[in-house]
Amino acid sequence: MTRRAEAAARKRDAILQATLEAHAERGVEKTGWDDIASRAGVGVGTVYRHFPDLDALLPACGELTFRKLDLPGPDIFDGAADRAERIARLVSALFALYERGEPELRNIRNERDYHPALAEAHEQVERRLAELVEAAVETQRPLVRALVDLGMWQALREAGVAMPAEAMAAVIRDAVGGR
Amino acid sequence: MTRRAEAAARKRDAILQATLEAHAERGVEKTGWDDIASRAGVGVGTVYRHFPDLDALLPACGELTFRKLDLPGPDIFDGAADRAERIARLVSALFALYERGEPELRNIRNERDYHPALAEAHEQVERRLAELVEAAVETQRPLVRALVDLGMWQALREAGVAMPAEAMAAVIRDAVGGR
DNA sequence: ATTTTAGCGGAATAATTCTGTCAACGAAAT
DNA sequence: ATTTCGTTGACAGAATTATTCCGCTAAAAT
Repeated sequence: MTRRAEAAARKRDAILQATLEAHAERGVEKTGWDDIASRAGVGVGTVYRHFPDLDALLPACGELTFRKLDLPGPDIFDGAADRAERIARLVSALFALYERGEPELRNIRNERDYHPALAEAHEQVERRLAELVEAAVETQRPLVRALVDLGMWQALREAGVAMPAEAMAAVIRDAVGGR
Repeated sequence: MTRRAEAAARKRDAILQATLEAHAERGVEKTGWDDIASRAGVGVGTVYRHFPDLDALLPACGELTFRKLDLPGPDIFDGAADRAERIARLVSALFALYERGEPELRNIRNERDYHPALAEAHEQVERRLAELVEAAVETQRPLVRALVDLGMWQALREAGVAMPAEAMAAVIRDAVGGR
């Protein structure tokens, strides 16, 4: 790789990084090109050179974001002895996910109508969550799905619940368990 | 009241109604004066005559909105035999509230930083919710507060849970109950 | 060494959108 | 008949955002 191409690639990275930062801070829709450029320490023209429009920029962001989110897969249940343990792992994996990617997930959900790239990201996340819930419990799936939703996590956080994962795992165990 | 003043008052109402409609549909921040005027079937100038700026318009909207929301008060617990019944009443009152005022409550929450009127509305709602939760249960209050949050209700709805109020009341009973 | 070229910067321009004003109008009040 | 008042909607002004364009620099090619 030539020296020039390296420099360009570095700028490209800086631009993407700046975009993710802006998105997390002010939302996707309200992030403008100038905003991105100044955060990246780069001219607007450079941003356009690397990403001519949103159809180029947003998918690139999406890729990076998914790498960061690292959505948990069904393997989180590997070796789980019983349902209680699967529930504990489900909640802990998802709450950790929310912890590390709240702004991104919030944007994907709230601005999914803004651009196809966001809509697709949203579907991808939803599909994965449904999978996990299905693998974790045999009954009360919609209820469990709601209890491990991002909205629930946000509510727990806002309410200042201590040890939210443990608390929620207990709640779900009861909900699924008897009755 | 003169005939002219009546007509003016009717227009004022139409404007407020149109504003609430626009807010519910597109959010507060994205609602412009032209938007309001055309929805109300009125000239922009007329909107400005009745409400010179947001500081006049939003509080007027707030009053109407609170009348519509009709926040439940502690009297919902009157005559409740035991904790289980208080929980049932809490959930049913709040979920009914969410049912009739989801867009408004969502806006109050999401756009609370946009204008003091919204910030105040948000605090008012929060205070009332805290009161109700406090009156309903003696332990696990943060957890219960989260479980009856708007975000929880939205998650339940999105997940397609049948009889959400009953389901959530059961969950809360278990969470507060034993252990 | 000289020329060519790729990438860059950012001022300039274009497009859009929103806010707020105003002169003219007509119906109601006097 | 005259005055008053609410209304209208075109319009000016301001702000924000998108997009282009051209000169510049330093790397690459010759």
